[in-house]
Amino acid sequence: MTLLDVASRAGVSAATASAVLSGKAGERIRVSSVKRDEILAAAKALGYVPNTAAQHLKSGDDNHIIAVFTYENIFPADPRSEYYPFFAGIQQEAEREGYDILILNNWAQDKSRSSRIRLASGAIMIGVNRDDEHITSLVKQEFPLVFVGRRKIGNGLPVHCVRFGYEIAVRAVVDRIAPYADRSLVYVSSTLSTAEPTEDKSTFLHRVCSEKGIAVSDVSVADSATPESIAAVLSSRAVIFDRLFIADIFTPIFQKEGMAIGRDVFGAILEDDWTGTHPGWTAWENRRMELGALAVKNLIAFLSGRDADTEEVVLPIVERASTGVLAE
Amino acid sequence: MTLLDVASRAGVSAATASAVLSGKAGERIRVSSVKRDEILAAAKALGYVPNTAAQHLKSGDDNHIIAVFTYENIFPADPRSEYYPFFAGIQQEAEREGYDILILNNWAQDKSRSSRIRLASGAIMIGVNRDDEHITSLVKQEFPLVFVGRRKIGNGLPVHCVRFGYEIAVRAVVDRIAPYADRSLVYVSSTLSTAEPTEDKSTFLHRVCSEKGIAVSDVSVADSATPESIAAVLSSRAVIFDRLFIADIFTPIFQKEGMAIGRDVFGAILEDDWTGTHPGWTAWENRRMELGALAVKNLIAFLSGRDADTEEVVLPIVERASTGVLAE
DNA sequence: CTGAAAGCGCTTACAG
DNA sequence: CTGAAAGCGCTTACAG
Repeated sequence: MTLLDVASRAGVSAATASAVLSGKAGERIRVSSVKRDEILAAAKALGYVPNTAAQHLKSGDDNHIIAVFTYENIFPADPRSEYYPFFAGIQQEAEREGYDILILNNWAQDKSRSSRIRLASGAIMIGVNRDDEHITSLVKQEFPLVFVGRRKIGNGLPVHCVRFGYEIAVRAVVDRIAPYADRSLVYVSSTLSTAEPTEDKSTFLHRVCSEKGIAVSDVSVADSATPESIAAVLSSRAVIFDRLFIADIFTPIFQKEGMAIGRDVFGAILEDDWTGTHPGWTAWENRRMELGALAVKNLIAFLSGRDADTEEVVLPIVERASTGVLAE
Repeated sequence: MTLLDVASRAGVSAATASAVLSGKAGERIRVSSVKRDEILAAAKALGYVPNTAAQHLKSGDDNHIIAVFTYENIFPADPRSEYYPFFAGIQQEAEREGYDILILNNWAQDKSRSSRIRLASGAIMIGVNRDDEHITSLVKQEFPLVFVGRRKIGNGLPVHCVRFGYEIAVRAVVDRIAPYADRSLVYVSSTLSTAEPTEDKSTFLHRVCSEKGIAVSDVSVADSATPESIAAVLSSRAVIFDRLFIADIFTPIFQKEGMAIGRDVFGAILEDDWTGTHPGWTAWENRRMELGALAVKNLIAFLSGRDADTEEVVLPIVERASTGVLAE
């Protein structure tokens, strides 16, 4: 059942049928209402369903498909995946905007599938990137691509990213924590976290503290505490952990010392992926869905030839189910 | 960057470039290794990414995209949706089989989007169907479509469905419950549940009981219990509720009577969508992900010209966190 | 071993 | 107001 079938049944040319069926009659092509009704009737009788791929091939228009892919081995459609909220935000915003979503499965295992991205008008990339020539090619050709998280591609190609507003959030965290110590704090990161968020958060923390005249002691651990790191952490009343799992390493140590969070030690965790409860800690809220949604907003802006309004999602600071000691 | 660009840079025809780039050199077209390397080099230098839509338009091959859509207003990408497990199973199985997924958002609101289904090689439909001419057209034209749940389209068009094996499961439930009563049981359904699962479960329950010589009293309620329905339910030691929400209507009544489930009344619920705990009840396990996965398996079979192995998912019977009274 | 041609289903200038 | 033609990017017979 092609357009030609409909056209010939209605006794018109393909051009006329095309205009009527795609709702463009009246624009550059005008069709009499009699012909129009005949075409519509023929389409209905034949059960004509247009071939959207062919339409798009010719017109080159935005086909209202957004591809989503990931560097992870498994696509994060499972709510237990830490990347799931990004996907959920993407799906929800796409739905709101009338876009469909193409989930590119198994891309990370089979790079030849990167060409499938061109089935969509643009794409969103989730996960920690590895420099990859397939993606670099797409970026070079200015295929509309938005990365979730700050990314660098090739040697500094211009690339669209959306990211969390870490700088403002880190500033708020420091303002909240620093008063409890004496113009100094300890910052604990892990040698296991080397991705872009850690890099950014560290940069911003040092910048903010230097502005405010607060000394920062950097402590680095792998997956467990060393005597040196313990001594450093216990030496300050204000501690900032880069990741939740790092805080979890030190929590038993505070307990052993009889120290309560929010009373004897004041601390923050620069991450939003809370699994249990961590009373008394300061952190920011989880805004992953919002970041996914922002990626879609920006991609749609590019597809429409507009510029993105913003590339940052604000992270509000929260007190985790406090013990009450910290409350002012 | 088209195939022609690559071909001309490599000094060959489009046909040769196509054969090499699509890995079909050697089949009907043989290419010297020198030319092959030149073509590959040109493609790499130019960052050529094939237009998958054009490839598929010409070849008509399975493009390894499965569309998923729903009659619901919101696509069930949210884990809180009762249809989410179907989607999760679909996504997971597609990933395993190397297929991508096109989420057709907002189809239920804008039926004109049904044509977008043809961007995929086949489609899976989630949710309670309404008879719809767009879908009927696709079925008539034998577009590969698999419905999750038993469905009827048009006036009896042949339609592919996957479904739960209700008949066997209902038989097992009856075998489990009936011994506690005297060759009779009460079956409570709701006038609010009229969809295909309720129809099937009721049919199978009556068939099974009639085979076994067990009398069934049918009780129907809307969203609350009536004096008549209460009397009927309390009259039997074996009660089967069609839906969880119906059981929840009667639970307080059992409590008021001081009756414990699994001791004074023996019962089953013919549904798997448990939210809280319902100790002592018999039911079947949630196999929604499996049903979603089966839909994908069958669709892929059709796309490959094979027949589906089975259209049913087995539902194992479980005792809900029993009070222990019922345990043998 | 390789190229020229036709065509997938559609849309968009361009003529009438 | 409507039709004939060209072409989107690709692949597949068909010739050489």
